[in-house]
Amino acid sequence: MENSEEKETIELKSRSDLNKRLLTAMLDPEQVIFSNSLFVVLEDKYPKSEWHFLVVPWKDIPTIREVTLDDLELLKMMDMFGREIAYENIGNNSFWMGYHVEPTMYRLHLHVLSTDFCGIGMNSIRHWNSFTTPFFVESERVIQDLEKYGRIDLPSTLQCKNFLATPLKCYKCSHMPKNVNALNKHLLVHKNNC
DNA sequence: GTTCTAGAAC
DNA sequence: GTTCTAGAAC
Repeated sequence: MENSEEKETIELKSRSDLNKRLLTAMLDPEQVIFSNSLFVVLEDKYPKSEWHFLVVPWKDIPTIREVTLDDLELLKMMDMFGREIAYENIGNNSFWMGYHVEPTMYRLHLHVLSTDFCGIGMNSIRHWNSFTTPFFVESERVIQDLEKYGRIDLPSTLQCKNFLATPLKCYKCSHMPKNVNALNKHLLVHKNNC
């Protein structure tokens, strides 16, 4: 008989190990770029773009799905500070800020990244689609939704799964690279033309 | 989140 | 033969 309880325990353990990694980084002065009483700013360990920061609140919120109206002010502060970091480092407005709807690390983190996607960590279809489909929900819209409706309109788990499996498509043009390698080469062309 | 790897795709 | 992807392991 399959021991699903045991399997679940293992999953929870590995899940908490993953969560600890982000918490460990938050507590390591060498990895922290900025911190205040509300959140910490880190550099993503496996950057997907040339610039890739994470704004991580101290409040233990698992994912964007668990965010409520009570968190609106916190999210606004994270958004404001993320914007500052981006202007300071990235400039030219060529950056995105937002959340993965179903991340693998269950501690809320706001991605702040330049839009070149030429980072060393950009090496799978999942990575690409996690930023270029509605799997990625922009910080601005999260705040707007909370202000207007008191809740955030998010894609379902099934929709998320489908978004991650979307065939590769460049978000800057209509090119559809046949694989990740071709995508990375294609992105370099855009980067050099900018 | 990444790394590893078996099997699919080329 | 090599490259690529998806899923398990971590």
